[in-house]
Amino acid sequence: MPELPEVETIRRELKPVIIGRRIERVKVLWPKTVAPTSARRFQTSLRGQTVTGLGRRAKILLIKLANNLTLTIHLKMTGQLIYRHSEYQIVGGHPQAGGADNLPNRFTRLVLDFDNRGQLFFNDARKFGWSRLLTGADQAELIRHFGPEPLTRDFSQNYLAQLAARYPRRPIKALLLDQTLIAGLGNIYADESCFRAGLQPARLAGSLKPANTARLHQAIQQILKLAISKKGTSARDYRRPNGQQGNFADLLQVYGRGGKPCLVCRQIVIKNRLVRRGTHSCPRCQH
DNA sequence: CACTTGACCTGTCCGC
DNA sequence: TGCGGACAGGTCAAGT
Repeated sequence: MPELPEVETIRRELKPVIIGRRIERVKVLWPKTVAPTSARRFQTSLRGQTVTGLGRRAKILLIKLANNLTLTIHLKMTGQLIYRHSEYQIVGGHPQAGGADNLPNRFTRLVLDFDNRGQLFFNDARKFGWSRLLTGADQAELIRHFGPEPLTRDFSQNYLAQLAARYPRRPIKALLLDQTLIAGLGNIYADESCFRAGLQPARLAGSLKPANTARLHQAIQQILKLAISKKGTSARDYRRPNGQQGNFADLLQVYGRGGKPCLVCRQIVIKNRLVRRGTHSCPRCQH
């Protein structure tokens, strides 16, 4: 489930290999991936464009083009972006990873061919992911739609405290997952942030004291920075552009550890459902 | 307005 | 071996 650290890793690793490259050919293998634009219109709009930069907003990758359009990609749950070139090392092993098997495979929805014979494959087993070409006005709207980026100054202790005060009856996990309030957290990092902050995900935001919001703020930033430094979490399908897994899964404290002993206190980690998500927490470390 | 549910999708795993 | 069902969760539209 690519969240902020995964998309940021993809952005950083893809940037040096596709920046300055011209898109020579676009193959749309699953038209719904580029809907509502038709596959043909998508292809003709993209062909011949040169990549001038790579950005990210929340969980969306922004591929900036020379004509001031931006190609946006959302990987949702199972999306992958795999880059291949004869001089770019690929590591395989996973059936969806674009490693040992040939690409495109049965999960490939979109392929971009570059002028240096490099290829970018957008694979997505569940077809939730999408790619759209945005004009300047559309970009501005996309930027506005999301809350502050949690690793910038816009996301301050004070901002988080104000959020909690504004939504006192919502569980803190609901606030963390709301993209219009905070951009880029998903299920994994919401649970991990709550654990690091010593707070139950179900705890109502209105019950947080200033020390709690301060600790939660710090936990979110520390977890995201650490996850980026480890190139993200390959819980299932996520892969880096070279096919390798991220390394943060080894450092998860509660996510995916329901029924296992807490790594801090040995109490059994509880898994239940909260805001329709599998939610993991330690009954002893979190209050 | 605040909050919840359904829909979009399919691979994987489990019990029978 | 095959099959039904549960489960995974990001996001938006629709419902309460």
